[in-house]
Amino acid sequence: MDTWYYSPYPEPYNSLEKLYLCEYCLKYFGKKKTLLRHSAKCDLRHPPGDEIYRAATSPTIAVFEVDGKRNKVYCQSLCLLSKLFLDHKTLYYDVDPFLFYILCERDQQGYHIVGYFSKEKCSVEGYNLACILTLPPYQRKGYGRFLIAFSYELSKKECKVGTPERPLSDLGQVSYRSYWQRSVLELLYTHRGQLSIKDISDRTAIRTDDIVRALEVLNLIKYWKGDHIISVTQRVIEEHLRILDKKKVMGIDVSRLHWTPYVPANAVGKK
DNA sequence: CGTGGCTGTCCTATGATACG
DNA sequence: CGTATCATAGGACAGCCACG
Repeated sequence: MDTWYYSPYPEPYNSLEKLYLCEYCLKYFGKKKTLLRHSAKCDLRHPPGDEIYRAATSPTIAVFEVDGKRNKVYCQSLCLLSKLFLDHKTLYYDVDPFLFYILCERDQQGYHIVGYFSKEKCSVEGYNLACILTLPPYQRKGYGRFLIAFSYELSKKECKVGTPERPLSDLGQVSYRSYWQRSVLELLYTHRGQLSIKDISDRTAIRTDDIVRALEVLNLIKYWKGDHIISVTQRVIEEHLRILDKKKVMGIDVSRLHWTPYVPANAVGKK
């Protein structure tokens, strides 16, 4: 796989022309033969951590939650790998305060990593996503959108609104904007436009200013005495959705998501 | 003759254990 | 519960052989 950006792999790996990664544990090697020997011994067939989501139908995808503290090496390797494809990522080694959500395709051999996003365990800024990546061979198939949708499903379970950490990459920018637009439009459609910005935020876990931005782009918003007013007819919503519906999206079956929000270690055991 | 696969030895990073 | 110490698994590397 060709890479896009520099990534600070430790010496001597950062000067090598080609790296060989174990697709399951993400360890990196300088030589093919070393990887081969490793593969013979490495019996990991899925990311370390808990499988919190498994799709019932094709594509057979699953999501694992990996704790940056409990699986430090894996998460560091993942960060280094993702830096190869992300321009201004800064996190590589200090993975303790983060959780990583790994999206996989499942087959007879095991779980193959497709992409991931990371999330702060405790974000004071209200971020529900720190870093997101779909690996190049899997891009443009709706996986990025799935990851974004997944991050909002987690926020809904936490009963919090969330937003991605800035700055967003170009790819992230596009994906998020389209996600916000579609989510808002679909919700307005099913409720015949009778919703306030706050109502939409409560139902989607999308932050209000992100909703406003999406509505602005769609030209569905007006200002009245300093307030935002949604101004739309059912026909206009249908028109927008008709354009969006040409693209198929991978839905999330919430009943197959088994997840409880992270509890900080110092809160465990207290009653 | 060069490449790929296998083996043995050295060394380092990792995880277990104990302790403050 | 966090940090220090220690044993050890497993990776690096070199050397060897088989094969085309």
